[in-house]
Formats: sequence, C-alpha cells, structure tokens
Amino acid sequence: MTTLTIGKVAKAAGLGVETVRFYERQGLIAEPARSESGYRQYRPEAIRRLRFIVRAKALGFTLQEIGDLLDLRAMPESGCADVQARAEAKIADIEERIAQLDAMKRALGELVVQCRGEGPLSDCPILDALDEEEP
Amino acid sequence: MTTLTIGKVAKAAGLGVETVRFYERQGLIAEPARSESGYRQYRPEAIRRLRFIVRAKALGFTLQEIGDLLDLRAMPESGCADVQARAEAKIADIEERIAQLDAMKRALGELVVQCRGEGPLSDCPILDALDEEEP
DNA sequence: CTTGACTCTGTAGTGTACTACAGGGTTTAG
DNA sequence: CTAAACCCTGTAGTACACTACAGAGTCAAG
Repeated sequence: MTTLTIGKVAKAAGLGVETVRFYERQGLIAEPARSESGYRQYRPEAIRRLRFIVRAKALGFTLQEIGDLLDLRAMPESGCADVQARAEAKIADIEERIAQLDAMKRALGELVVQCRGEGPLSDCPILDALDEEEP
Repeated sequence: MTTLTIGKVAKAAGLGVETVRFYERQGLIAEPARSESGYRQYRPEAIRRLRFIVRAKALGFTLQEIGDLLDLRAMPESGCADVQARAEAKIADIEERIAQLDAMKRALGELVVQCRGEGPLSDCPILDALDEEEP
C-alpha cells in the first residue's frame, strides 16, 4: 500500500509542510506511522482529513472548533443534531460579527458624509467626532 | 495646575493602567512629565486623547491606524481630505470583511437546511460536505 | 505610624494560526 | 556519485492588543 510523505499530503491539501506538522501538534490529525529513517508516512485518507480542516476553516470555524467537530465524528453516540447545533451556533457567531462591523461602517459613513473633504484639519468633523468631550 | 496619576486617567478613559502604559510604549500618547518620585503626571488633555483612541478603536481602526491619524493631526500641512480618505479606506476594509463573513454564513446556512437534525452522523450532510472528495 | 492602595521598570505570557529558522539526516534525479 | 530537494526536531518569531507578574518604591487615610 502506498504511503505519502508530508510534502505530498501538504501539497494535496493546499497547505505548507510546517502547517501540517502544526496541525499534528494541535491534535487535529493523528500522528502517522514513521519510516525507518523517521519520515512521516501518511495514508491517503490523511489528505481527506486535511481538506476537511481547510474547508471548515473557510466556513469560519476555529481550529479548536474543528477539533471538536472531528472528535464528535469519532464518537458513535453523537448524532447529526450535535453537528447541526454547532453549525447554527457558528452562524449566530458570524451574524454577531457582521452586526458589529455594520455598526462600525454606519458610524464611519455618517462621519464621512459630514466631511466635505476640503479645508484644514481644524474643521474636520471626523476628527472632531473622535475628539468630543461627550460621546 | 492639577495633574493626574495614571490610575485616574486610565479610569477616566475606561482603560486599565497597563493599557495606558502600553499605549505610551506604542507612541500613541506622549510621555508625560514625572513627579520627583517618578510617577507619571498627566494633564487633563491626556484623557481626551485616550478617549480618542478608544472611540477610533470602536470604529475598527487598528492602533497603527490610530497612530497615523494622530500624527496626521499634528501635521499642519495635512487637510481634512486625508482624514476622509482614511475613513473611506476603512469603510471599504470593513465592507470586505462583511462580505467574507456573509459568504461563510450563506454556505453554512445551506448546509444546515439540508440537515434534518436527526439520525446518525453517517448521514450528516454537514460533515459530508466537509468531507467530499471534490469540493 | 502603619497598612493598604497606588506607582515604577522590565520582562514574559495570552490567544490565534501559523511561519521561519538552525542544524542536522535522507532520498532521488541526472 | 553528487547535488538538489526533501525530511527531521526544537525553538523562536510574526501580528495584534493587551495582560500579568516580580520586586521594589511611594502616597494617603485612619
């Protein structure tokens, strides 16, 4: 059976070699078998697992959460509902961050429209707003 | 004339003492005068400057950007347009982050609706999606 | 006068997710 | 056979914005 070196699996997953080792240290992937010379020998499934991590990251999960998700998958008594709950919690999380950013954007936008973009700084409504005694 | 200890200005600005010293090290606030015993002696304007920093942070500016903004204010040849441009760049920045989060949210949302939230993990469309051979 | 709250410097740790060496050994292509 | 390209461990550095000491000195209230 074929085994792969760390460079191969890293490339296949779109990661750097250092990152794969980092994920191993973080417990996200199992420690693979070793060759006589100490080289890591991965089975092809390792690529699948790394890609899982990459995709989950793209969906906004932290490495910690991805680890939880992977652990969950290994537990026979856990069900689909557990995963769904985590996905929903993450959505709520993302929504909150969006709301925060949106509030920032609106506040900044209001300042920008008040600013004609000319004249000296002493008249700048943006700096004035940041500088006010009472917010 | 009254001067304030670091504890007073920190409290007035809603920050911790360590944070104020940190901002000083970062060059965001000037080094204040010292008492004979070496205590920092702040003038009341320091509170205003710290509040400026706090508000700008709330608007999503990084400490680096806030430093630039404060430097800008100190330059007589800079104008309102410079500040406006920075504010607009920050808005664009925030919009990009929102778009990213929104894409994540939609992708996750699609997975969640496919999931009935029941049954074993082996049938979970969320995990399946993360696990697919071809993304 | 004592006790507790404050202040000082300097360094190191936190969390997140890597990334980059140094200083080796191993494998593979030409 | 050799040189490039790979792999190993372990440690340290990056960015961001703090936060937490240690160990010492100072100030204010009772």
